[in-house]
Order: sequence, then structure tokens, then C-alpha cells
Amino acid sequence: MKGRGYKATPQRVAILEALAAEQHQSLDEIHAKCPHVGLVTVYRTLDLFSEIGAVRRLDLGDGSRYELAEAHHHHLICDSCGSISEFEGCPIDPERLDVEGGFEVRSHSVEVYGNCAECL
Amino acid sequence: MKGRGYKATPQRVAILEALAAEQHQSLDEIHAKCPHVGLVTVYRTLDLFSEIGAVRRLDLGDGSRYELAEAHHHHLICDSCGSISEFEGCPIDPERLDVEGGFEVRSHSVEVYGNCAECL
DNA sequence: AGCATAGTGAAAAATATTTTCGACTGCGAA
DNA sequence: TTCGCAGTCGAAAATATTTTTCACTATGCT
Repeated sequence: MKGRGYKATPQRVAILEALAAEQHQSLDEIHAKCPHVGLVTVYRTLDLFSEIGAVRRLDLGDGSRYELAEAHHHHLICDSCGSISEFEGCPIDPERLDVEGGFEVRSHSVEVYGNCAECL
Repeated sequence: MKGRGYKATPQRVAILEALAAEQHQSLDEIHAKCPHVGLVTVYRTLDLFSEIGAVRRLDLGDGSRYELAEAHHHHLICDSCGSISEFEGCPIDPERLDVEGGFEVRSHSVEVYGNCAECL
């Protein structure tokens, strides 16, 4: 279940379950789902998960949020209610990126801002 | 020079000049270019400039950065040295975004991660 | 020039994040 | 089983970041 050499402690399992319950949560929201785990451990564990690629950290302007790294997708952020949703159809073709000057592309992210169906 | 009803104070001019000197600076970098301006004023003024659309706030994972809102462009972030550069050819066609479910698109941003020419 | 009010700065408060360090746990070796 | 250790934990402290408060100042209008 875990990558090489990492222990599956109860705390880590709890945090993984919290992450599985909902995408793009803030650290506080995750911690609220397993309050018996120390806050520092939540920070540490999310760092660890990010490093091994199990979790992606999002910086969408309202503090860090975390999501399980599943299928490639991007985010829709509602200007009025702040809700975050996902869309799968990736509009970027890495091969065709018009990036001059020897920059070697590894990955990308796209954020789309506007208004969600509820707010309209 | 200013929008409706905003006073052109020396502090605001100094911050604008600091912004003009270099794109995507952190708040500290901006403050360092005009140390006689109070830190709180830098925060407040950048908020104001963002609200009136003169400045864009960037959240690229290493804290907020600010840039003058000029031509539409996106960012290239180097994984190894962290440098930020820009590219103009926008790969997104807002008309053709495959965004389901009644989301009304207003704007978007794209970040491309990889390695810059120097680091290669 | 005089006034009303937006704007400013210093300090304090509120938040957020990272570091430190002593204690605990499970595992392999003796 | 007992020892020792590496990895992990959590509380508190240290740092960093952002917001609030409030008395004072300076700008823009008349």
C-alpha cells in the first residue's frame, strides 16, 4: 500500500482516508477529519505524500489545498462562492506549447475562473 | 493616472515604480525597493491595485507574487532554480473550453513547470 | 488657505507554517 | 527476552505572514 520504506502508521492511514473523503481540502479541513492526529503530523504527512507523488498541493489563492493525485484534470473556481470543481478535458497539448527558448516542459496546470451553475 | 477617487500618494507611486522595475516579485521584494513605505501600506496598496485590476496576484506555490497587469500571458516555472518567465502564446481558447455543466468562464491561468535553459 | 476624509504607520493581534526536542514504537541483532 | 536504533509523534516554541486597531497626516476639493 505504501511506497518503499514508509511505515503505514495509523495517523497516515487516517490522513489518507480524510483525503479520500473529499478533494481539494485545506489543511484545517483535513485535520478536522482526524483531530486525534497532531497538527504537525498533518503538515509532515502531507509534505511526505506530496513528495512521493500521492498528493498534489494546489495554490488557488486561498491557501494551500490538497487532493489525491488521480487522473489528470484541472480546476474551475467560482468567483462568487469559491467552490472548486474539476474538468477532465485538458486543453493543453504539451507537444504544441509555444514555449520559446529551450524551456523543457514537465507538467502544467490550468485554472479557470468564472461562475458556477449554482451562483448563476 | 488613477481610477476614480483614489489619491496619488507618494507611497502609491513608489510601489508602482517598484512593480514596474520587475515582474512577479514577492511582497518582501517590493517592500525592499521602497523601505520607507510601511509594510502595512504595501499590503494595502497591493490589495487596492489588485481590486482595480492594475496588478495581478500570482499564487505559484512559493507565496504570493505580484505583477503589473499588462498583456495576457502565462508563466514558466523552473523546477530547479525556481525562476519565473513568461510566454505569450496562450494555448487556451476560451470558446472551446470543454467545461461541462453551466460554468460561465471569465478568465483563466496556466502554469507550465519544467526546466529553464540555464538549468539544463 | 481650510476642511473633510482617505490614507498612513507602528504596534498588537490573529493566522499560518516550520523547527526543535524529548518520548514512544516496532523491529532486528545478540 | 533485552538492547539499541531508526523512524515517527506531539507539544511547545520559533518564525513567518497577514489583518486589525487607532491616532495622526496629507491630499483633493472648494
